Amino acid sequence: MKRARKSSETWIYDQVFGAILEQRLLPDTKLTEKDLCDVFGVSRTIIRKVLLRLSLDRVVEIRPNRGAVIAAPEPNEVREIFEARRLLEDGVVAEAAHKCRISDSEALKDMSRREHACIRANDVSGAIRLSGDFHLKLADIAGNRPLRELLRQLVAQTSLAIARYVPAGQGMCDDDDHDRLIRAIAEHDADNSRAIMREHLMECERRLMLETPKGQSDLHAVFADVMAAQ
Amino acid sequence: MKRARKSSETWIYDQVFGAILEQRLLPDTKLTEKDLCDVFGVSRTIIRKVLLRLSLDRVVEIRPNRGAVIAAPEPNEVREIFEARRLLEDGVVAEAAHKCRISDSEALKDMSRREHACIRANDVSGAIRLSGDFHLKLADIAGNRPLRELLRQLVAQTSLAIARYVPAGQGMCDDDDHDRLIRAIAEHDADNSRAIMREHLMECERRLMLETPKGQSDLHAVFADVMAAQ
DNA sequence: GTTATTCCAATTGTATACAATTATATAAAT
DNA sequence: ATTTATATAATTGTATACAATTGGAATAAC
Repeated sequence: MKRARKSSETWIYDQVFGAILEQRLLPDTKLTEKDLCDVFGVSRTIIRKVLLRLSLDRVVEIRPNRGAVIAAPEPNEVREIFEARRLLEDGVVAEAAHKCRISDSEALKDMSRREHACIRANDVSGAIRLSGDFHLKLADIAGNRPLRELLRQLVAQTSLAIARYVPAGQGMCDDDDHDRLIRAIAEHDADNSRAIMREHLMECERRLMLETPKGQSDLHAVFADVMAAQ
Repeated sequence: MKRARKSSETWIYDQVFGAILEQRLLPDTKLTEKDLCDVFGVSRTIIRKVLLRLSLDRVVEIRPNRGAVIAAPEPNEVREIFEARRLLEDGVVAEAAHKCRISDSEALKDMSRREHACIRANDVSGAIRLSGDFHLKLADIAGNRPLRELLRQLVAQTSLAIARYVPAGQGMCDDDDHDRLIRAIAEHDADNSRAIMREHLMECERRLMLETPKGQSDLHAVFADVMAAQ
């Protein structure tokens, strides 16, 4: 807790962002400024800066005069998130395949290993965080900062989308997409890497039940048949 | 000045962002909080929020305890900006070619027309702003918010790059890339659109003299020959 | 019993006061 | 004369005070 190396603002930002990534903070959770002040022992000035940054990442929604909540992306937003990821990561993975060094592929293998371990141990938070880190590592290898930064936001938003649209306990898919991707990248096979990445992301999106959001339901839809029977 | 519809914060943000787009604010310009407070008639609270947002857009750099300045992207950053744009806009323009309606292509034509008019009138600010708006309009047609938001940042950063790396008076290139792009998009020819866009961005990057940044020069390089003659 | 209305507590938005840091000008030392 | 040291002014960082807004409870009206 005594990390004076980073500014307290950055540290708190990382804590909240990390909690969102790991789904310890779920969509629609209210983020009262006072509570955060108490938790982290700083003034509202710092907390408000953190909330502003998170809102620009679109993982927190600031409703004027009504406070901040963890974002709950709508189905159409989720589709845009995945569309953006497909486009972005298509290029990222191709570039990564070009530039990948031995140390990079070793790092990727290690991350995949740890991810599988988390899944076997039923550690959802760890697994989802490592999965996100894996994709970000590819952007690191590709070496483009603006793209990496957008991907970082999209990964976090994906975490929120999964939290909202995947039935509990069904989010853990121990596929070998990442491992196949590592192999293709290590062989500098850009085309194959892109194909695997594309299929991986589409499969991930398919798992979402975008028709049935968790939070509040559409009352018209819920009672449509009852009213029709009347 | 009496725009109460938007929050003052958003309005001021737009003003500064716009001034950067139009190169009325040049790289390395100091943004003293007090001065901005006086100019816009608000407290430092608001100004600091604006500066934070601009810094997250990477058009302003906040140096801890040393204040904010307009960003002056380094050559390697500029290369990343254009690399990101090529990847992003390649996908954006293809999607735009798919979805483009008559009203869209008409809007594009109008923007191009006004851009040519600015160039003929030697209105650099107007021309560069309309050129950026043109690219953003394509993202609007493609209809993906995350991608559009990143492009918005990259367009502004491009403006800073041009300000820093293009000799004054040489930045006005009255090519017909945009017009050719409009034709390809209106015909829903995604492949051709991508090719034109790619070439357009590469040509734009080529015009930059990334070897000779304006701001402060490398004194060793400047006086190398004088010292060698000694 | 349900719907409006009023008031109060809680929360957020903005300005400002104070502390910490940096930049500049002046004076002292070599 | 140049450099170093010191004091002072200017600027930024953080906390807090106050104003504005919202949400909810209690009360009143129908």
